[in-house]
Amino acid sequence: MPLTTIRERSAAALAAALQSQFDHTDDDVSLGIPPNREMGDLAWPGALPLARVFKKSPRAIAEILAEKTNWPAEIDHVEVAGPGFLNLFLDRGVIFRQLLESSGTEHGFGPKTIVEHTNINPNKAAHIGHLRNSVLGDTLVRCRRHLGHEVEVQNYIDDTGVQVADVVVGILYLPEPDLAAALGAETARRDELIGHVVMALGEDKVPQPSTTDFDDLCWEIYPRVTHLYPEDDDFAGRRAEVLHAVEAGCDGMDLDEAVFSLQGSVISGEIFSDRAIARLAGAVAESNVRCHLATMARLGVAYDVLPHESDILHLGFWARAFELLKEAGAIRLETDGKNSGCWVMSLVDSPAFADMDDPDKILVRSNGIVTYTGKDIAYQLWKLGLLTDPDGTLHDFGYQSFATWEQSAPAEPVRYIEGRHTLARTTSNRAQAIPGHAFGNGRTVFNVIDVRQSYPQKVVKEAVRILGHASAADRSIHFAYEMVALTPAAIREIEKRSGKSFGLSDEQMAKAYVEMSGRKGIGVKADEFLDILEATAADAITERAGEAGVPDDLPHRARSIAVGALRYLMAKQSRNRVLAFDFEEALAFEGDTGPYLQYSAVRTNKIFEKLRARRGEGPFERTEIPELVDTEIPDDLWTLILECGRRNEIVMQAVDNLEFSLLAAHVHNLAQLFHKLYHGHPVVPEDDENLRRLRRAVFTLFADEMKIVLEDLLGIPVPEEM
RNA sequence: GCGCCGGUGGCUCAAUUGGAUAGAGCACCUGACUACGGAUCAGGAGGUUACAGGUUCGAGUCCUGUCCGGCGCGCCA
Repeated sequence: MPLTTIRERSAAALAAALQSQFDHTDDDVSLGIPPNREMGDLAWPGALPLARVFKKSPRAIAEILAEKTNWPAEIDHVEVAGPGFLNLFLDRGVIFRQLLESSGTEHGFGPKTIVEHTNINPNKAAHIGHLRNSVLGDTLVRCRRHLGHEVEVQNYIDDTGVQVADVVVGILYLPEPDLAAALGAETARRDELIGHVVMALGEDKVPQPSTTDFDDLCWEIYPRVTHLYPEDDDFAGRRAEVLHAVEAGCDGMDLDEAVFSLQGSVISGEIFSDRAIARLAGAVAESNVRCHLATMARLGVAYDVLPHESDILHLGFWARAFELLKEAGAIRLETDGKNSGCWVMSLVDSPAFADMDDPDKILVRSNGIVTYTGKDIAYQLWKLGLLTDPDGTLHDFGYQSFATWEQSAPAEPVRYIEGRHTLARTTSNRAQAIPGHAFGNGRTVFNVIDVRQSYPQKVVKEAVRILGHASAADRSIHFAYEMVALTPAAIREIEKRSGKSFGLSDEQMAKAYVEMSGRKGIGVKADEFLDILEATAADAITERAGEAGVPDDLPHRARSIAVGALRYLMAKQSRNRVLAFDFEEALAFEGDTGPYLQYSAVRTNKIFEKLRARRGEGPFERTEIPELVDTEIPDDLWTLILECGRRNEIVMQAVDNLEFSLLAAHVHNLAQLFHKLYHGHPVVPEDDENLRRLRRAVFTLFADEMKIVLEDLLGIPVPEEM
């Protein structure tokens, strides 16, 4: 983009003038943007702090620099303003032509970045908290790809944890009436209920998203299980049994065989086979994963690889990491004290943990079982390409294709059909591979996980450092964001919709927000909310269509608006602020919302449509640039033009700070500038050919820019009409 | 107790990371084209940026302290 380079060149010229005029070296000269367009296009406040150094007034310093600096050709003139700001004015015609010339994106490929996001426990439906994770993660992926990085997207599947086990406990041991109620089944015979569950698992593919999928059944089962644990010791004991069976694995057992075995055990009263339990758990996890993929596909979110925890266990990732940690002297076996019998990593020398009471982190329990953090260290080392075997090769997974997918446009839904993109999953057989695909071994790794995971994330990062990989530790980045909670109004709304009560106290309902909890079943399911959004959008479209009637492509338009509203809502809020979810706010389509942005782009489509019909002219073509005569570009048009040129600067800033509210604010500003111009600068009725051409050119630039920022970067579709 | 994050008009949020007059949206009030769609626009009202000190040409932003709210600090995952 020309603007970034003009800024850099101007700054360099200024630094050179500082050197020649004042013998002053400053290698951090940078230009800002004045608060007001009349003040100029770029500004340098640097004369103010130099006043004392040079014993001259800041204005005098700025005057000299304005005069003596060898400004780039694109700078039209320079002014000194206020207490000593140096304001630069660009040559509008030159910049405008450069922007019209430049193509949208520039791709070169830098070192591989890994972004891990979504990571939903595969034991229940996704809720809106997970959407924040996926939207932020996916936006990061899009922005880094836009900046020319190769990005690999990982969605980690915790398929062997207690949470999956809990659902299996529910299926096998919940009292039959409870289970029947959770499943909404007629029968109360467990063998038939198991059959019911297996039917709901679905076929071996990513389903069409709905609110009656397998993950929705689990959403009902899971809270009933956790609710019963404290009340029934026998039942609670089943958890350890199931977990144990899951860890032992199913040894390749067929699902039908497992179901037959489980049902047989119910009828005969025998105990369940461990292998059958493990097989069922695997099927539960995988079915949930497919449901989650379907949910995220609605938002245009896709992945490259699904690393499975079971494969990390079976392929000895931890065992290898354990050896590396021992070799490096990073961990020690405690022989006495409260951690006796545990392998611990001492963090006492790490500044990040300086003021902790107990700076030791247990990685292996006294019973010999690795902790979650231990596994995570092994996984992180693999992601960074640092999990090496003794012979120097990388310790790796086996891989196979999980699905293939297609996307008709950058912000359209992902379709899991025969497609040219492959979604891989890890396997426990290292001999398996997908030709042409390699995973892991990234230079920079982003872990998108909410802020509550900060402590374990810090431990993982520190382990990488202690192993002697300081720079890799610096490139292990925890992309932390605050949780999504529910306003009391939202809680009441869900209770009303579902006819259930969460039984929250008056005290809890008096707070600003209530934390969601899959364990308690408190939450707004992602698919359910997307359905509500789409229905609301469809109503709005129908209402506005009036006599024209319902358009043929209503579902597509409604989906676009729903996705736009949701993704913008998630992107615009700064990440370290709790998102207190409120239906009324989330369903708003006017004001500072996604649809407002989309509408600005739709309006440009309409202009060009009418223009073609009445005057035979379409969007501005690059070949017309020579015909743009040197008419004065008025301030308001110029402001929009200039903002259109700031994309890369904003994207870089957003990526550096992991703060997409900056990008959201920028695109909102663009749309707002356009909407204001829209009324004062008509195109179709304008008879002055030069003026019309200028406006066509500006609005074409704007439309192209919106398409890139909304669709490519934010994943917000731009519909033809709405 | 220790640590991290937040506190900005009635409400929800921004603020180019130390720059010029603290900006948007919602809600409220007054208005707008028989020109490209009113999911829009023009205008009005609404602020001691929680509080108290400090740093400097300049502080919502940095430092110290206080108050309020949230989260984290497991041989859980």
